[in-house]
Amino acid sequence: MRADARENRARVLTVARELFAERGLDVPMAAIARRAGVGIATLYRRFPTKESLVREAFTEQFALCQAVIDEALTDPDPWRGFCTVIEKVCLLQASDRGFTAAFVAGFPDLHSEVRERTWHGFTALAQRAKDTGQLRADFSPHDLTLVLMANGGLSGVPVEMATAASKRLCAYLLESFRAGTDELPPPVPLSLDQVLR
Amino acid sequence: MRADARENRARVLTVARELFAERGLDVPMAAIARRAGVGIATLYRRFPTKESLVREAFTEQFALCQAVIDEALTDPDPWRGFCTVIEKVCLLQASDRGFTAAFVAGFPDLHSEVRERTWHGFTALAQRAKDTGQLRADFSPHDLTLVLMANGGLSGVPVEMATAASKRLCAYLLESFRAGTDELPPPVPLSLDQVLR
DNA sequence: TGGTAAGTGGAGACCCCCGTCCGTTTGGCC
DNA sequence: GGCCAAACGGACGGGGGTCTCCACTTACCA
Repeated sequence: MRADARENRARVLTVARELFAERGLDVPMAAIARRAGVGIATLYRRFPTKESLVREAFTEQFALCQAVIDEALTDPDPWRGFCTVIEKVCLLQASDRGFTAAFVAGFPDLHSEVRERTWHGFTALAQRAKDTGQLRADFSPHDLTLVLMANGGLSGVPVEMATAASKRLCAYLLESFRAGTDELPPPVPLSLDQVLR
Repeated sequence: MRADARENRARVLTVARELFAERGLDVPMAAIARRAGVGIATLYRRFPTKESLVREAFTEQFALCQAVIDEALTDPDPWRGFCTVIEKVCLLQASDRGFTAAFVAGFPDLHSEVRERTWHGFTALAQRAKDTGQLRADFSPHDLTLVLMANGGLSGVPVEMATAASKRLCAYLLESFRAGTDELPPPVPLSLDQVLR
């Protein structure tokens, strides 16, 4: 690949990440191209479809999620690890307006690679936190999806507000997750497959 | 208004409510017209703009919200009233995919009539529940908006799943709202004005 | 320094949606 | 039954989105 082409590609990706973060996934491709200082055709040469651009732009974020879970698994205190995961992932999601949409839009392809591992890791973490009696016994791993979806509902307001709201929501939820006693409705099997219709 | 016209209008409204509920607000006007068995022009004669159709279709739901709060205010147990409000409104929202969008889209006009009253009623209810010591002191009325936004994030999955998820989310949140002790991040002034950008 | 393949940009094809125009049909009163 | 305003429906204009085609430009190597 030629040098100028490589640089253009990188700039497009950067701009795409910025715009997706601040305005969501429905920014027109033309807007991305304009702000990156390239023509539309250039953009489409590097990313044959909008979906491919989205996926590429967010793989970094997904990897970050993975890293958060991996790191939490090394925490000697499972409950602290659990809280960290919820808080960090939610904050990641709240500070990037396109994140949730990219998550559900880009996931079908990242099937085996990230998804399985993330899910497995989180399930293990939750189990450990239950074993130490800090996480309530009726917590379901599906509740992670519940939290993610709920937290995703906070997008749409300006970012600072969304992150502040996310913090408060997480605090509320984590307080409930901590070994509570009251009866709860049954967990909803909100696996990602079902979220994707 | 002629008899057939009146009937057509009613059918359009019914169909619109159905479609908005199951597919969200972005169903094309043509789809509504087709399913109602009328031409597009007929639809536009009764509802000059899509927004007017949306508003008309959802006034019923908004009135229901108002009724829920009014009724809760008569409950001798403020905490029970508080819980009922949250649960019912969330369920209303979860069972209708267009509800949230209609809420933010149609509200600017319903300014004084419904909004002020709803907000005032809920604030009063929350204060009473605090006074009896059942609702945590650091609960903010803005947390209602937080709950609504979070709950709105659950839309997008099939309705039965969304309602089940909503129940579980509400149960978690209400458990936290009940006189807790842990420190919480400050409330976010998520008034509806700000949600509307 | 010149040739060439890789790179580029903008016009436009295609599609979907909102809202309008106008010729045709129909309900309901005399 | 006949008249006419009210009601109707489909074709169409306008706008905005994704993606393609093609004539032009430019980096890079011999």
